[in-house]
Amino acid sequence: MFALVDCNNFYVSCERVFNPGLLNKPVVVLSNNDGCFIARSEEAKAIGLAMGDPAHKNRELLRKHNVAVYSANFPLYGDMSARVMKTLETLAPDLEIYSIDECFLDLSGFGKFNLADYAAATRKTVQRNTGIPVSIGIGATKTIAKAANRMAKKNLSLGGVCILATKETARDALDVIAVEHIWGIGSQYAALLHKHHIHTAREFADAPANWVQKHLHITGARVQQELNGHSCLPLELVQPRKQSICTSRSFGSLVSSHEDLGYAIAHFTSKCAFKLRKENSRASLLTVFLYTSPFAEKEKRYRGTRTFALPFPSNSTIELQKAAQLLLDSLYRSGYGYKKAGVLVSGITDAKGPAVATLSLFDSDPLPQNEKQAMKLMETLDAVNSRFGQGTLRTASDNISGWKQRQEKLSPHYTTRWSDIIEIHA
DNA sequence: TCTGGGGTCCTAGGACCC
DNA sequence: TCTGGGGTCCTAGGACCC
Repeated sequence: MFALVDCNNFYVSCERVFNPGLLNKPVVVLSNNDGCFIARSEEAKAIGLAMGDPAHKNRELLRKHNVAVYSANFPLYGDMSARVMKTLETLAPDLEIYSIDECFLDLSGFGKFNLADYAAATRKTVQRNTGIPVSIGIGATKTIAKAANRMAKKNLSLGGVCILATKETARDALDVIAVEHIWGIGSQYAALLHKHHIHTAREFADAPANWVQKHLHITGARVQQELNGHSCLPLELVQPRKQSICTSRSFGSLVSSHEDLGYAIAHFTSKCAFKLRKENSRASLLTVFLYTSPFAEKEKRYRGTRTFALPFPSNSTIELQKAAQLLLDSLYRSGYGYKKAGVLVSGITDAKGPAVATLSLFDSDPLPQNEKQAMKLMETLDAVNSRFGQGTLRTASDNISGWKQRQEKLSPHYTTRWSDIIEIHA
């Protein structure tokens, strides 16, 4: 048995914790650059503001309904997420943090308890400890728990909890769930299924398995198995090492100069290097990409992507920045207004083992001479930034002045920045 | 004017090996 | 006329998730 705990309208709920005046009012949170809606309160959904829709196309609705609009404040949401997960850890023996606002709990052996009481108590505890409202779905597989969670959210009379513990209750529930709302069925597969007259989760569960395997491949076949109560997706207790780490941003306004792009790329690279070090990982491949806006006129578009194989896997900001600048030099075309750029590191290995050369046949071990020194330098850099704030100590090439993002409606960093808290009280 | 960011898995096809 | 069987690795592209 699995439970899925999902925070309601998570980013909006985070803003409401620190600003209770937002309760019962329409509230939205925007993506980076204040672009699209990425979270909406129930009141905002009722007005017709759609997930992922650009804010600038909805200005009239926002104004007419006096909607509270916030720029994304990810440090705040990340911190609130950690608080929710920490509370859940005290309530279940094993759990898998699935996303910033979702967590699977292992409820095997909970059969002798009253699941409804347990779920209700869990909701209450999370709300009391963190201020975040959650919904809970319970089922025999992760996919059924997901479906149950959806029903708990949609059907207000359920009080935020839906339990599909038996085969019969699960099958009845599948009758009222459309295929496009099943976890693992996206828009493409949903369109295909509708074309073949499969409209409900129940019809999908009952479809011929070989047809599903053929058209939706192994991942779709697993979804079907799961809907039928056969668990194929176990709880992932340890987070596997990431296979790739990416830092990319759209720019608030177009960036054209090689110099400014260089600053941005250096900044993204240092973020990637930091994430690698935090995971105790090293990367052997580094990719840089530059895009013009996909909404620009055809002749003004350019997309450049290029990958560099490092001689040794590394997590040193300095080593990675050197490679990134070489890539930028080869990718850069003058005369374009760039909208987005990014850095991706891959070929990731454990930082604790010896650094084995990526390409060279002979000089695999020992490490390059300055490696030890570089590691020490990075340790110091991380220590300084951890104490005084990210970006306090950085390379000269890492500079955000030329390509700022738009963040016009940013709430204070209530939980992660002293100066913001002092400001509120003053 | 203004359209996010960060991931994973799977398949197909082309290259190679014996 | 007739042309094997069993693999690996890499990349690009497409699907999905939040």
